[in-house]
Amino acid sequence: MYEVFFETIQKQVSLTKKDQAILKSYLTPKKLRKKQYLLQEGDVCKFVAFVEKGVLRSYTIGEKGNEHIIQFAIEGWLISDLYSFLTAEPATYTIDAIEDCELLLISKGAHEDLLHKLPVYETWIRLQITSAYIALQKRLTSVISLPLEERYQGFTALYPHIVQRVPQHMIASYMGLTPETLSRVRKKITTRR
Amino acid sequence: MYEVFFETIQKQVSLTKKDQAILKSYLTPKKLRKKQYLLQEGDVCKFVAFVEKGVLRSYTIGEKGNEHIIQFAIEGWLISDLYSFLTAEPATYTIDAIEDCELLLISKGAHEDLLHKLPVYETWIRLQITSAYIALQKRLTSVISLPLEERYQGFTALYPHIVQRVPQHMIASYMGLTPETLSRVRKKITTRR
DNA sequence: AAATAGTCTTGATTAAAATCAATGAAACGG
DNA sequence: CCGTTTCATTGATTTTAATCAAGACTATTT
Repeated sequence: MYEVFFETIQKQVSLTKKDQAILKSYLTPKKLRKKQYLLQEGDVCKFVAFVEKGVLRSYTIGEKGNEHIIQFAIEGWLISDLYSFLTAEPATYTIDAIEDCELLLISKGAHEDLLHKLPVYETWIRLQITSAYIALQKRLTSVISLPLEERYQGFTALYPHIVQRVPQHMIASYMGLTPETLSRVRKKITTRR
Repeated sequence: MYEVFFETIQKQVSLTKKDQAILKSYLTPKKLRKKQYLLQEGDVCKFVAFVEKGVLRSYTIGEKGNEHIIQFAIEGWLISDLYSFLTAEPATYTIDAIEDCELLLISKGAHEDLLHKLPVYETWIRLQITSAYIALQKRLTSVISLPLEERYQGFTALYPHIVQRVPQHMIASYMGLTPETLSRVRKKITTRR
């Protein structure tokens, strides 16, 4: 249940046995069935979730009920409504499971304790957020500067595992397109070969 | 020359006199005239720049020479090509001054030393990146989910100081629009009152 | 196995934004 | 001060993507 977690962390910082024990004591395992909510818009987000297994998405819900996907998360990733988590304001995002999931939850209290007690935890979090920031900046760059086809190809090149596991209309939503438009973009790409 | 810097940091972490002296010893002041480059695409980014005074922008340059603005930075903000800074890969962004600027540069070596020597520095950096991440996520959300008018109004509400100091066509670029479209969006908003 | 919900594609039409082109106003440099 | 680059607006046209609508194919449920 904790394999992916410790493996992932140790790619960035090294943990003693003791560190591992402390960390583990702060984690709450949780299973989620496909389509179940982890967080609903309006609730306060009480945790950051580490994905041991499965796929989730976070999204906003527009006025006409249309969903806009902000993030996918697969094994080894963190997902949360970070703003709500840090400020205790109501969440603007909804998070649910695209496949059955196994998660490790880090509560607010756990997060704060760990930041103080475990310097490697702060370092790990810093590195995580840094790479999340860089990835987000690249995504934004491609949204405002690249034509649709390149944007889609960039996405598939970067996240082939997500493309395989997530329905296309969700990828369209992630890219800010309608499913019809994405379908046509794909057609254009494949017929050109 | 260092007032804004220490004031800004102390909003998030507290610094002893000694901390301040150490920090100061690692900073390199630099002045930049309007239109001068701080970083050019293709060069390796050797620093993170703190803005004591002035306005800068980072942007990518498309195939037809069209600029896409990724970020503005005013007093109290950091600006860099973080990916290039951390990996020493060639920068994908260009950074230049929109007004005359006074900057404090943190070199790669300084950054690494400070992370080790000064725990408050790591904490400050973590908090900085966290809020940058949250801001970026909000921006992305508005790009993929809000109609143009609301996007522009959201921007002006959030960054009134930037709107005042930066030409409109740059704001259009930041929003991923042509200047003509932004002009029409603005007209629509004002005539409606 | 049949029914149902979910998914992807395709076509026709409408709506939105980019592009092309021109003008006037403001800011800037010599 | 004048000439020049920069900037913002407006109109006409083209391009692009959204919307509306239908059909086929797949997986899931009963």
